[in-house]
Amino acid sequence: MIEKTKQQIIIEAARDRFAHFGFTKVTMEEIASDVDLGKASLYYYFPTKEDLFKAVITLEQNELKSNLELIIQAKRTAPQKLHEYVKLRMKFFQDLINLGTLSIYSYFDSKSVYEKLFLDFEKVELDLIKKIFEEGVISKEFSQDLSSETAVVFLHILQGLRCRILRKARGNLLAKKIHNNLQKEMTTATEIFLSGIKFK
Amino acid sequence: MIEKTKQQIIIEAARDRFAHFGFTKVTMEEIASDVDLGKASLYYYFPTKEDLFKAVITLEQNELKSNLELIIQAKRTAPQKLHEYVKLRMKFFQDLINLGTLSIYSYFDSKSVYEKLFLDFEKVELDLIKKIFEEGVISKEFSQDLSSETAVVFLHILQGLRCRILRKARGNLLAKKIHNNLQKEMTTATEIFLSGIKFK
DNA sequence: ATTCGACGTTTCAAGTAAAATAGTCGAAAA
DNA sequence: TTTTCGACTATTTTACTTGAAACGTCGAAT
Repeated sequence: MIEKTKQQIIIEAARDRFAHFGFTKVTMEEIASDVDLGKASLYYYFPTKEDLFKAVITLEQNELKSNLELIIQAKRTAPQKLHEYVKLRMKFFQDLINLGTLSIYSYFDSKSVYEKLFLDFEKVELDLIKKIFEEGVISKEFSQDLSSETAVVFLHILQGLRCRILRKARGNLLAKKIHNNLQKEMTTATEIFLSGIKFK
Repeated sequence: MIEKTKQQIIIEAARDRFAHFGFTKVTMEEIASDVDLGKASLYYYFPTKEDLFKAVITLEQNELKSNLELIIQAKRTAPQKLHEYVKLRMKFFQDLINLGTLSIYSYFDSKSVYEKLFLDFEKVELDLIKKIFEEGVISKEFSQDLSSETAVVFLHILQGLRCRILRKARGNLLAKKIHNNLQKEMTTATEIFLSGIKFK
């Protein structure tokens, strides 16, 4: 067991708070007392509250990223990989706290600060999806004239379907029904998409 | 030339105002003076401001609906129809004023009043898309095992792509670039979708 | 049947004062 | 040297007030 750095401890405490209450409803003092430190001590590790927040997001995103990479490395057909990618992505956005609740808050806050983080992550996702597509092209599972724009569109469809739900859900994210439905729609969309780019 | 009823005149004046400034930024007095009436007179025709607003939306939606129906009635292949459907739908949401700006406001207002109107229209759209799909199935242009859920997913993809852009655009709807891009993505998505449901 | 002026009521924006909180700094502890 | 914290400042948020603007009503007039 590797021992955690103080930063990691702080980040995790912050994550738990932010996950529940969102960025604005959490004070640095609360986080500090969670880790038995004075508030001023937090500022020794993180120059601003926002930087701490960013660190939380980055942690979550990295966790997601490494899990998604596992899928790509696995020995599966490209279509299978894509399906699993979609599934895992949903699971993460659903219950792996921060990214899920966050998208709702960033929805309203529209702070350009986080936008950058999410844009960066979009690039990461794009690379992963492109990789699946490229593999599929090489293995002749996918059509040979797949452009990289295809990956963009696919990701945007996933984002769009989620975005659409987010708009409707408004608070009652609890509603399992909604999420089950989203799950289903994403699966269907993926299937049709796969059928559409299949090698003939 | 059929002469317009007073209601129609009022609705059109209201539409012009709402289109520019949105629901909250328009007063009943302004609309009234546009049609040379006292404010109280408006209330003779429309019980509340919201009812007037609803009438505007309904007008716009009906206009869109009848235009979409023209596409379906035309003599084209099913894929062509779907492409044109998507194209026209975009055009309407883009510059046929109210529906476009409105979705942004309803985004934030989240007034459940309008939600119902939009849900109703979703049903209309669904029927139209289903009709295209059914025709395609009969003419053996589309796969025989197309469920009606496929139409739902397709519509939701269109909505989602738009929703996603809306979230990003935030005010600068002017940005032609963004809309061109959206146009492109929707076209690409439609192509892949079509290829995915094609009869084999 | 339609219009309107005058009025009551509600909603909303601007302003403000008090409280909460982000962030600083120098000294102390480890 | 690295880490912690108490006390302080500056900024932001919040809760509240208030006056104007706007919704909606009603009875009289046309």
